[in-house]
Amino acid sequence: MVTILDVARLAGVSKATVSRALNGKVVVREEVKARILQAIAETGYRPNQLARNLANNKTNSVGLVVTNGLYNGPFFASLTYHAATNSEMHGRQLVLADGKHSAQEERDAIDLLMSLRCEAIMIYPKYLTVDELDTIIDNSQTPIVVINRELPRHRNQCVFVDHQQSSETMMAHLLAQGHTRIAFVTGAEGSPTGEKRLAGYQQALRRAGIEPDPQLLVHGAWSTDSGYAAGRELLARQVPFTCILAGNDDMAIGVAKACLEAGLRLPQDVSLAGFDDSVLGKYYHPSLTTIHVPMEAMICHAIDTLLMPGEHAVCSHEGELVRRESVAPPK
Amino acid sequence: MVTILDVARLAGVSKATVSRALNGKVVVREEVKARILQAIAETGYRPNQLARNLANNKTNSVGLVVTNGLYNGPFFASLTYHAATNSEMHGRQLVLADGKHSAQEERDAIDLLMSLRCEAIMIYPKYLTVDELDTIIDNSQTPIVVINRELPRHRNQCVFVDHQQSSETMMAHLLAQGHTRIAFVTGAEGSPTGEKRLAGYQQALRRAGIEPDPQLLVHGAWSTDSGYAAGRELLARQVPFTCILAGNDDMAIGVAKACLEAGLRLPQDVSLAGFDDSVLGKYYHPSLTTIHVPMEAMICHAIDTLLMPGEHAVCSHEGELVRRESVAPPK
DNA sequence: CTGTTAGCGCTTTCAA
DNA sequence: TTGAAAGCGCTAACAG
Repeated sequence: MVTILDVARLAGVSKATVSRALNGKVVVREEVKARILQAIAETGYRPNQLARNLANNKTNSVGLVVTNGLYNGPFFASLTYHAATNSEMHGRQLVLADGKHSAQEERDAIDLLMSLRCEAIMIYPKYLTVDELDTIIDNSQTPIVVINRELPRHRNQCVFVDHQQSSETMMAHLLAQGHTRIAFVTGAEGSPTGEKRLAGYQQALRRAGIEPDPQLLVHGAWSTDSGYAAGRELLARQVPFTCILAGNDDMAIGVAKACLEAGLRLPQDVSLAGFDDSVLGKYYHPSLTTIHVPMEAMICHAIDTLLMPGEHAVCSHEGELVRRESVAPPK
Repeated sequence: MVTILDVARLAGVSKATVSRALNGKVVVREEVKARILQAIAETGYRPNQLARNLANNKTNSVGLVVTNGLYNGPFFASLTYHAATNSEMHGRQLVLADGKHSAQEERDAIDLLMSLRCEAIMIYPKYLTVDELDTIIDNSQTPIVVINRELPRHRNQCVFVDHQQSSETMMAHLLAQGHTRIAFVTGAEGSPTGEKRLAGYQQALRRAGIEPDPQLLVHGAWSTDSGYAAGRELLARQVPFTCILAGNDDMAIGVAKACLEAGLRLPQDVSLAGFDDSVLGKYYHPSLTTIHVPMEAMICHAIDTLLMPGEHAVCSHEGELVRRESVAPPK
């Protein structure tokens, strides 16, 4: 391995001068600089970022903790994509750490990123509770921001969308179309996001003077497969409904498959809607009415919060209704 | 920041002993060890991986270079997912670097990962040519493996699937169903993957005694949008065909939209197939016949190659035909 | 403008 | 089994 010392010797200068020539903070005589560049070219020298980072005590990297289970699916793609792109825009590398299957492992992932001395850490939690996250943030020396979870005690360390509000917006649209028998497919058990969406559904129903019918509630687990199973279960119950709202787009697509197999036409026989505005839904036939989650804005916000000084007031983002073909008035 | 020295002092031992207690390579008296652990707990000490890496001259990380343009889409998700999961299985962190929009930027991304002293680097190239990749590998001190590109000169530094063979397999299926007028939607211009799939299409046709009709060739760019546009263009040509093979599933979904809008039914009026076995296609209605690309096996293979010693013979993987509902015999 | 001299926090000989 | 000391490769005062 060729080091800065080799370059220095070859160029007939000191390590410090090579360092200065490379970092450009201090002026180095042109002629000397040329000699150094020449030596670098000859030796094929490549600065050791590790040593540099240690000397500077900073790494130019930001960490992202996500959980395995979220990895597949378009949602993860969008999250990682924007995280990577935005990090690079700030000149930082993105380091991934898997939260695996438990709160402890999510904690370990954070710890790991801290040992790596990431400048900042983003976490899209799955198992850690709000209390646990609060504690972690309290004890953390490095900036942390939590994505998709509201932390009342740490308004500046979280960005999220108001899922209940989004759900109510969606329901308002569905009710306005004339639907009253609306089924709901829940997300995975214990998911705050799922609970908020369900709460919005029930809230909107009650506000419209309709008591939620337990017969119209089926349980899913976010995946398309689970949506398909939920759809079949709902149909098997033989209760009347004119519309199905699924906890996310993936499940909505699964539900659609179940409906189509049962000979139902979308949206003539049954309307269908989801959440997340995934690519899937956009090109599905019929295209899927959904709620757009502003992932890019959220990540952008998160990274700005982490890397830029000062206050960043709004931590709550709004979901936006995307009307498409899968919802029509009931017959 | 609390360092190993703070812990040592508090425990009344030397830095070296703390280090040994932590790394477990050398035996430390139990009683002393307990005191050290105690001190660590009290101080909240967290080893600095940076310093550790520098001292050991290794980082326990593997780098992945992918290009921005590939980021969105389920393909990227699958790639990153398996890369991250497999890296972690080998106890390594995954570091992402964006190849951006040019060969030079892909090169820069590799350089960056090298400066970071990643133990190994995976690259899913978009702009770099085989020659350029060969050169990079020749000059590289750190292990590199190229994904989805065949490098005849570096059979042990590449993993790929035989796209032409896959395409021929797909065509054999289509022809066997009785289709003879089969349209093809190409991938983005200049993409080796796209070219291989096109070559397979033409090859299979000729072998069946059918001269490829330029009227049945339309150009796409991998995205669903481009597939939609290609579909519309094809329909506008008013030439007869009974089947469309798209360069990937995303485009196939776009093509489907164009067909459905034109009042065509799938697969009764026109059969449709793609490549990649994306989630999209699996739950589309009708579900999409496609070629499964063994991403997991490839990444697994790539990481094994990088991290384990010894030979890993096969670098070529086989795509697998997935028959589903979107292909039926012509009327 | 440039060289010298200390570190950054940890690991690892080499002695004891 | 443990401590002292010498690095890992680079940056950053401090002189000159």
